[in-house]
Amino acid sequence: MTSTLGFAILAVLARGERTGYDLAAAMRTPVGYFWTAGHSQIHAELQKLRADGLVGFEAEHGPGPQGKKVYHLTADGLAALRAWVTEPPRARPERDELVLKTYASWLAEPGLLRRLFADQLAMHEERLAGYEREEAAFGGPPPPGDPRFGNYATLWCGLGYERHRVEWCRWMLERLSSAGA
Amino acid sequence: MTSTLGFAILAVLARGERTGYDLAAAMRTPVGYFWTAGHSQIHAELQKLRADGLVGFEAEHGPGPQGKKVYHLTADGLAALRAWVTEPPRARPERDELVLKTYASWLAEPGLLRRLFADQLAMHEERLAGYEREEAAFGGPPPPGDPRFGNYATLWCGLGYERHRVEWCRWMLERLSSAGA
DNA sequence: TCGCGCATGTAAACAGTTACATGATTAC
DNA sequence: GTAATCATGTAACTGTTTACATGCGCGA
Repeated sequence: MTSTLGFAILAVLARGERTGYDLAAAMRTPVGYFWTAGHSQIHAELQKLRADGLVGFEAEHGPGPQGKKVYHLTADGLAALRAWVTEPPRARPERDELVLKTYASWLAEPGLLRRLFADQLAMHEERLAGYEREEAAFGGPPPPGDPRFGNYATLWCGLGYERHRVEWCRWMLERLSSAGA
Repeated sequence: MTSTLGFAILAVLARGERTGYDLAAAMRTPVGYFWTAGHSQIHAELQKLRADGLVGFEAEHGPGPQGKKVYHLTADGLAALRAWVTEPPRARPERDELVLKTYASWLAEPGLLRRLFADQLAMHEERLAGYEREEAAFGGPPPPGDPRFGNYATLWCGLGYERHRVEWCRWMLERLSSAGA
């Protein structure tokens, strides 16, 4: 009954051992561009994963009242992760606040609405530019089987997503200006 | 302190009065393609909205032990909705289980992975075809200010999203087959 | 009269965010 | 010495899902 968060942790641990702190740092900015978690969530989940035997840790002397715990995948953890990867994702409901606002946008002042979409456009253009720089840093896609394939494939997804978002914001701005006022 | 769910309800109510049941039916399949809610959530939220004076209702005789309540926006509710529409959305963390799986896909059996993406591709192609039919049923975009503009603009977002998703799945399948079984 | 759709609600469980709480190590 | 970073954890709250609970109205 491991949660998706649990598998997110296993997925990071599959690339090398980490402390809870390292995991939290890795997941503050999205892992694979599309998953985040806070440190309090991670420490609690690590305890569950350990109870299920999917991870283990070496206690080390280190900072803080509890010292330092370096977590690693167990054989069971790796097997569970492998099995999970190819299972169909359970469809989560889509929820997007900007699109919901758009649904109600016929009520809004056009000027404020243009401002909203101009800001969103700028944000997505910036993210896109960042992703494009990252893409350039890879020299083409690594082969599947290479851990870096995971990074590249999720980056490609992020690129496509940001492009779609940029196009949509531009289309909205066109609609909103062509209709005057 | 109205939640996004609250505004989702107000956004639907802005198009006409509804019972809680109607709202739940409307939100089972995503409103504006990107928001869903269950009926238990909706009834609870309606009580809060009512306490805040953003909605009112007429009790009617009808089925069930409690009869039937037809909800409508109040003037305060409409004003709150109008103000909310153009405020910047608070950035929710991206979470996408399929992309997370992709991040860990270097561990997977290539055959099972191809199957996963083939299934996802089929699903997104089907959704895309449905959206394209809906788009054709509109004869071009309604003007902003028309409630149907909200429907059309969110549909356009859905179309772009599904196209991006289809492209990404196809790209993944190419990568996975070119690298041999 | 039997079953489905309409219609309302509560309760418990799970997921995620934010705030609280502690304290060692390291670099300036 | 003092501040930032490393490091762990708990508690309270909010949001979402799933299960429980009731019962009228209508059509076959």
